Amino acid sequence: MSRRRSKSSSSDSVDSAEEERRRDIKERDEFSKRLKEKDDTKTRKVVESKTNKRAYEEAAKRLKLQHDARDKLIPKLRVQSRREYLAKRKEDKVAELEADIVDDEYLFDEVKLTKREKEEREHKKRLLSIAKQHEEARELERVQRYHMPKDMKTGEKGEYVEVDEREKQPNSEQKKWEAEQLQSALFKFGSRDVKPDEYDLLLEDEIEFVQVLRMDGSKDIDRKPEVTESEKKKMNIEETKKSLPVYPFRDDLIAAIREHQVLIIEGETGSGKTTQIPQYLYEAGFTKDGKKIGCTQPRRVAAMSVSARVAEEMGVKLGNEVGYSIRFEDCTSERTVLKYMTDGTLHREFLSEPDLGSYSVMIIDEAHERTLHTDILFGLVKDIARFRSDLKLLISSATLDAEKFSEFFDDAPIFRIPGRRYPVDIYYTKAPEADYIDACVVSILQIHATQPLGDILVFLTGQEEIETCHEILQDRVKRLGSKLRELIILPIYANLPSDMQAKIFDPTPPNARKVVLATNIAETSLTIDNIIYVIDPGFAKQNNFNSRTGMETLMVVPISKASANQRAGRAGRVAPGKCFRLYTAWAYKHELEDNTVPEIQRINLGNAVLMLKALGINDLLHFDFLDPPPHETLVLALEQLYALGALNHHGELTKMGRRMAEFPVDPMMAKMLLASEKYKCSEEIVTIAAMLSVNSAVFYRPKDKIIHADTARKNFNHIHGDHLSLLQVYNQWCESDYSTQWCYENFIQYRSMKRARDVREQLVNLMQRVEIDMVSGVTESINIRKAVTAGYFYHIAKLSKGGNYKTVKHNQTVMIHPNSALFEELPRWVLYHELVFTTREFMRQVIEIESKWLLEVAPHYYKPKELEDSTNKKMPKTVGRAGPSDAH
DNA sequence: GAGCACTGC
Repeated sequence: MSRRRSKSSSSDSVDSAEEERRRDIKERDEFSKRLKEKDDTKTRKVVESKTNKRAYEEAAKRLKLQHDARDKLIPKLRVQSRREYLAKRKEDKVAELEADIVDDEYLFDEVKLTKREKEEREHKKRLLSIAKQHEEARELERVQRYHMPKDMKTGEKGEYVEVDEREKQPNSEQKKWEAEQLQSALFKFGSRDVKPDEYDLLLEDEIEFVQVLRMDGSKDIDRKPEVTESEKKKMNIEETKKSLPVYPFRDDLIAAIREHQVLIIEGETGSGKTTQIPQYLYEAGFTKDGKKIGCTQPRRVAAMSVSARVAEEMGVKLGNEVGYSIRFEDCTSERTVLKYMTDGTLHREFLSEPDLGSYSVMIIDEAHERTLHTDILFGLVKDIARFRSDLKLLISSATLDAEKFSEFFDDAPIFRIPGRRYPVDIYYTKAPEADYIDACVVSILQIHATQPLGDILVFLTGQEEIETCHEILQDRVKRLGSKLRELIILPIYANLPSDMQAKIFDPTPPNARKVVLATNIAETSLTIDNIIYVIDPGFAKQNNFNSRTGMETLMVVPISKASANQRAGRAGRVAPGKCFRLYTAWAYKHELEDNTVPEIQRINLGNAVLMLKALGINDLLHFDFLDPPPHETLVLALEQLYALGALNHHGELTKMGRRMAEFPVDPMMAKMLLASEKYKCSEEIVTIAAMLSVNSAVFYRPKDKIIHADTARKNFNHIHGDHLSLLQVYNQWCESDYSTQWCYENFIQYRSMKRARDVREQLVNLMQRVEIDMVSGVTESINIRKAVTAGYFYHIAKLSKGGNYKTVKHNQTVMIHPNSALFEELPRWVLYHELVFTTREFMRQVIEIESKWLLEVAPHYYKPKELEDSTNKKMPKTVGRAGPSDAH
């Protein structure tokens, strides 16, 4: 390990430091060579390992339709108190936002802000003003509720009519005001107290929508579609292929690809581009020289299902000529010529094959989604194309973005392929809705009462909102009794157990209507058939990383226009549809951004930067990004890598850094894994790393058994902190022989544990790959905690006089998360896994450490003086330890 | 005393 003494000033030590650097670089290159040799000798066979099987089953579960009996839905629970809670939370959020802006302006007013920071502040201000408008609107609650016209029809192909234009008609304001007054007067006398079986209940609460535009489909709905569903089933594969919109373009497309090295393909969903283009290329001989055609997808399920379809069309066994490669599962062989993979997998492949030498064509599909991986791939493939003139690049995207991609790839030509979609009518509300949950419920009932059969999809921001909406809706439906047809309410979000997720795919019984309450998962990740109506409140939860404080925030923000249109498009997959937006046309036009901020500008880039360094890209600040990440985020990542010893003082990758890059984890975690050998606890640390990777989704808290769940959780609490609690959970699950029953009894999410097991297996393999021995045998937790500290010495907080914690690096006030085992302990020094801002600044996953360890594991980073304890007294609050900890 | 959108390696 190379450690530079900061005091070295004599020429002797300068020389020896220089010598050490050269030696390290030499060792690093030898190490890389060994890795390469390992890769070359490894023969890839089509085998289904145990891990593969588990991963496959999990994914298959999601794909398959399940026909379990429908459970009776969540019991009605404290509806009123929850709504009050939500209202309060909203108020709190607004107050916080306000305080945030004041703080920001106070703290950084003198500082020269970057353009981005200014934008961020402006953005916050705008959010605040929107929130306040909503608050004001709420005071007039019910006032702006109108009636949905009974005869609301699809309407003609509409020109764009501004709502405010309509309001300019004579007396419209006056009439509106009168109508509102009348409404509110009616309400006061009104039917809140009316018996449930009054049909008026429905009408009283209605929202008026205005249709402003129609999103054109590409299907001619007046004529009968050329191919009906039942006819389709009868068609053989060849005929189906010929019926796809991409088919007539086959020859032109091949010619264009031959002529240009980079081609942007603009094609809507349903054009068949993902399945057909690789086959065309194969038939045209692009794989004749022993090279492959690669195609990346942002999602695992897509890579699997598309490759399965293509294998079927080509009449080959999946994994032979056609295969896929995703994490935990490589289903390819030496015969594979068409390879589908996730974008992250290709990103990883760059480490062992930086020139993509085995590919003749690389297709980056769904580029408009702008995932972190595709964004980095853009820069990498653009670079490769310069010296590999035989490599063809296809960038495939939905509409709108194609020009931007073309520009980035030196004005590459754009090839347009039509899609197959039905038109969707877009409706807006006339006035902003204060409480969009309530507005959703009202809209659902309106649609149910007045519109022809067809399923409804509602976009909400999270589990909590979905549960609230579900309860309110169910309650209302119950009160309406048999006045209406059956309404089947189904929630869907990523953390919902898979068997409950599968229910959304059950066919709707005749004469009933299904309403699916979904998070953003339904925007791209899964497709539900027979959706005719979409309700879009216009919000989503978004993660943001602040590199100034190293903190993540998850907050509800307005969606972008692109996202709104994606949501609307979900209504037009099987028939002409309707989308009800719970915001005004004016808000759509003036308040929504055109595009969602790409991921690369919103997240911590530690791992991505290390990876690029490992690929030999030294000048990251000038890397060719389609949209560059904030300068500060890159600087922070580089700083951390230097502190972790992954980069030397020349900014070059060290041997340590080269090893760290092999792990698909954050650099701090990679460092922790590597340090574990020294502290004789690699088995334990690998488990901890795997458990930390499954994103705090280990403990399950069903609403009706919160007390039991919390008691169960406390039984795992370890006296020295959460990392060790997680270790206990995993080890006990292991002892139960990976039992589902055990998980159920202990309120542990089985799916998360299964995932942790997969991750662990992968990490163990990688440890061997980077030549680290798996050692174990520590009896107490000190060594384990020291190993964690060796990776996370950046994340230290110290208890200050007021009973608050301050981070050592930023002197920022933070708290231990109430779910932590150390919540009531308050040790003097703690190490945290992550800092998140929800309602306050919280440290999540915390362990107790001793300050002297910091000098041991990071002497280059800490000075003894910083770590002196001025008071040696214990803090007064350590009266008793919470719960039966220290079980092991 | 909180309350974790969604992917991916």
